[in-house]
Amino acid sequence: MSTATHNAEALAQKLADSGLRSTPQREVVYDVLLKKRDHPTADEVFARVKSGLPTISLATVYNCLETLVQCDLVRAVNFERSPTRYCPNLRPHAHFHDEQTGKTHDIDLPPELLEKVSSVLPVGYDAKSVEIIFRGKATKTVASGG
Amino acid sequence: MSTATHNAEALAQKLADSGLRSTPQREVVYDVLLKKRDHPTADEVFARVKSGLPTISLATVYNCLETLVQCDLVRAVNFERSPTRYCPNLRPHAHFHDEQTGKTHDIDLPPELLEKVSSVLPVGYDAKSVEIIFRGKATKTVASGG
DNA sequence: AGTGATAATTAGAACTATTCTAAATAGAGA
DNA sequence: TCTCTATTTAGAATAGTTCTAATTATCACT
Repeated sequence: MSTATHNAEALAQKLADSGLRSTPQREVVYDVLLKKRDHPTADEVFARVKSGLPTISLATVYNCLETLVQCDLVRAVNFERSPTRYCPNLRPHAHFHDEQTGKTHDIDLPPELLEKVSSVLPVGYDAKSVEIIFRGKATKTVASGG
Repeated sequence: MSTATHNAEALAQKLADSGLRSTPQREVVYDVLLKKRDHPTADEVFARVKSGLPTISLATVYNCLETLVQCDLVRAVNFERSPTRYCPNLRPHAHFHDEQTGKTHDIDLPPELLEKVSSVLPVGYDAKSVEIIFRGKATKTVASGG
């Protein structure tokens, strides 16, 4: 079984869990995110997806991305008011936003850290998610893309 | 000395440090932020400021808010793609975004936590700031505003 | 295979927060 | 007072995203 097939089946399963259908558009959008994990914007996803599916529309790309976010297969990431970026990394991680290059790097988090952070919440605050964003500059970093 | 005067002088000082002038618009915008710390949007600040300075323009409100952010007197806060909110709290704190009410709460952070969080960064990542955002629901919370 | 109901996609218009532009005003220093 | 620059202003422009209405695809059932 190819990786793409594997992804497609995992995707189909997750979609079905939410009562949604698997479609070529959703599959290709998801594949694009998995293939190059550089936190692309919707426009960038649109450009990449077109090579496999030339007739897809930008609206559909937005729809698919939103769907993937709903299914918890993808995280939407926002820095200030710049375009939303999409991240298929499901492990607990923070984002490091390099202000010089504009690139975003995933920073894996030790399992206990999010717990520790959440423990600062006073009684009465029930957090469903915690997001950690670093801003600064990354020097001589290797691979992992932006 | 009144509180407003005190704020105005602190503001004038901070502005001067950046080579900027103190103006009625900047003072009133800053006062509005200090007076009701409910993380207002630019539009909301605009509405509040108008009662003291009826001829101020929205562009000026944006300009003043940007200036205050540059001077490190105010933090700009973004949740997803909703309008930027402004926060004059200078202590180290996280934001809790209540998804039911849309309100934002400041969560004070113990001094060592940001350090601990930053320590997860691999060599080569130089963070200038760390932002922590919680999302969820806040039950029966008192005071402190939205 | 055919049919009806529903889901998904599409193109383009619309929306909204924000920034830009160019002109007017204000304030500091000579 | 004069001049220089900073600031403010109204309105136009921009950009990312969402909405609308029509089309197309897919499913369940026959």
